[in-house]
Amino acid sequence: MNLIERAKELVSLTGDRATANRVRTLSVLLSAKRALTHREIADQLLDAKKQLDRVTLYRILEWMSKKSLIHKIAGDDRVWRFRINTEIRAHQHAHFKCNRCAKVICLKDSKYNPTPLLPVGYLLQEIELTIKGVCSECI
Amino acid sequence: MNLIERAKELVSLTGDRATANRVRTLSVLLSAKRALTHREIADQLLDAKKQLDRVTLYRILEWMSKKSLIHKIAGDDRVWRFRINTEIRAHQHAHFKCNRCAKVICLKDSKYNPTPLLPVGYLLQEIELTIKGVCSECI
DNA sequence: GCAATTAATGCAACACAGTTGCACTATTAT
DNA sequence: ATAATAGTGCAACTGTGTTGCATTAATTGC
Repeated sequence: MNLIERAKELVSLTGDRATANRVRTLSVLLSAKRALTHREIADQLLDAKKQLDRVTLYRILEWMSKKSLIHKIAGDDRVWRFRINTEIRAHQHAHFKCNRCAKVICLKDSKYNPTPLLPVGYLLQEIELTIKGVCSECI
Repeated sequence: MNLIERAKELVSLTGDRATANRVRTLSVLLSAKRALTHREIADQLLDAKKQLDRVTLYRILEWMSKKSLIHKIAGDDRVWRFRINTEIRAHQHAHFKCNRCAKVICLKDSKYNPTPLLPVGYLLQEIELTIKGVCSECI
């Protein structure tokens, strides 16, 4: 089963329409080894026969986040990055951000077991751990 | 010793000029109980006799970050937040971000002792831990 | 003190990610 | 086939943050 077929299946599983744009976008993220910006995704979609509008891409990415196909990562360059959700990675957010090239990768196996001290009356919903440094390519 | 005097002293310690704008800005952050956005800081400076330009405020905040008087926190709403640096908080970044009102507070005593699994060849520089949830006022 | 240098400020214009409204098109349901 | 619904494209907009440059204020060296 190739990438496009797998993407198509994943999109279909949401119950919503499996449009070509959604499938193409998801297949890009499926093959990405790191979190991509909207820009980077758009660039990879450039070679396709029909160019898709940047707003449409924003909406597709937002839709995919809502459907938990992908997740967003907030960088400190004010740019969202998007990453495919795999079973392993889901809900265990640990990311590495390169201070030189700004690339973001997902760290699996980051065993952060928290119980951090929240003030009384506070509700914990999510823990986001970002390790910053320099990746091997930029060192 | 009042707030303004303390702010003035801290600014002077950097070796650079202790202008009224810098002192005023720092005193706002000194009395803040949470991380503030550029907007929020500007609002608090409104009542002063002479209004300062937003660009100037951006530059003051950038300068203060460089001088380690304050630190920046990247929110996922694409907005920087600024927080005073105290000895305790320096270099131990753990923040709580409310998912409703978007306020950010600094969590002290968050004993995260990491050694997270970075890929080989990666250099670790900083660990940023953000706990998301709902603060007591928004619950 | 007074000029010369240096740093800080204000203004205008810009960059860029992300959003909203609305018309248009394609898809699904009846 | 027609009506209802969902997705797309375009244009215009929002808001944060930045850059360039002229102006003003503060230091420095006489």
